[in-house]
Amino acid sequence: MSRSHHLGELQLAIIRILWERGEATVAQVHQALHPDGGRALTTIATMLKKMEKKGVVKHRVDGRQFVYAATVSESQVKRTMVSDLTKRLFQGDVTALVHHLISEKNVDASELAQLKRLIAQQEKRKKER
Amino acid sequence: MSRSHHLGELQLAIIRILWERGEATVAQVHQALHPDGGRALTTIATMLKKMEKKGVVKHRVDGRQFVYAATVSESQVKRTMVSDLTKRLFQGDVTALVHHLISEKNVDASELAQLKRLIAQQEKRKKER
DNA sequence: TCGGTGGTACTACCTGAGTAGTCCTATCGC
DNA sequence: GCGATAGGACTACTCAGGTAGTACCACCGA
Repeated sequence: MSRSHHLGELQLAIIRILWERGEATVAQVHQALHPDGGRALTTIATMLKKMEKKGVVKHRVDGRQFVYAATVSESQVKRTMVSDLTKRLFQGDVTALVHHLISEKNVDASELAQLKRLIAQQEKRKKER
Repeated sequence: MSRSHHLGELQLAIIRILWERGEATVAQVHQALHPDGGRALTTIATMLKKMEKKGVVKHRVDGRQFVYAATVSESQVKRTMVSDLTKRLFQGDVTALVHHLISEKNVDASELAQLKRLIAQQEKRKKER
C-alpha cells in the first residue's frame, strides 16, 4: 500500500485546501481556488471524483452535497513526491539535491544561516537518540 | 525559451544516457537502457522523436543512422524540475524543501556534516562577491 | 403538482507519456 | 542484381491529468 500518491497541479491545489480546512464541499473548494470563477465547478467535481478513485480523498454525504476530506497527510504526499524526484534526478542522493538547491538557486545569506541552524538541530536530535 | 523541460521517467533515463555519452544512436540508447531487451527498440526511437519535437534533443545523420544528442544540459533540466516541485509543494520556499529533506528523510551524520561544509562554502562564495 | 434550482453523475475531449507493431527503404553480402 | 536486414517513419493504443457540457434528481416554493 501507500501508493505513490503522485498528484498533478490542480489535484495538489485541491488537496491543499482540504488539508487547510479539514473538509470542504465541491463548491467551497471551487470558491477557494477560483474566487473569480476561473475554472468550471464541474471540473473540480470531476477531479475530486478521480482523486477519490485514486484513494487520496474520501467524501461523506451531508444533505445533498458531498463533503470531501483528504485521506493522505500533507507530509505523506510531500515525502513521496520529493523522494520520487530525488530518485529520478539524483539517484536518491539527498545530499546531491541539497547541493543543487543551494548552488543553483539563489539562497540568500539569512536562509543559509537558517539552514545551518536546521542542520545543527538535526545533529543534536541524532546524538540524543 | 527555456521551456519547462518536464521529462518523464523514460525520457529522463534516455537523456541521462545522452549526457553521459555526449551522443548515441537509438540502438545504443536502447542497449544501455535494456541490455536484457526489456523495452522495444521502437519505443526508444519514438520517445527520442517526441523529445526532439519538444526540443530537448537533436540528431544528426551518420550513414543510415541517427545520432542523438541532448540540447539541454543536465543542470538546466534539474533546475527546472526541482524548482517546479519546490513551487508546487513548498510555494517556492527552498528552505522549506531542505527542511523537509533533512527531517523527513534519514540523512545520516556524515551527510549532515557534508551539508554543513556545503553551506559554509556557499557563504564564503557569497561574501567574496 | 409543477417548474426552477442546486448539486452530483456521466460522458467526452485534449494533451502528453509510454508502448509497440508494421511499413518503407537503403545498403550489404552473395 | 537481388534478397536479407537494419533502422527510421508512421500509426495506433492505453492511461492519467485537466477541462467542461449535459443529464439527472431531489427538494422547495407557488
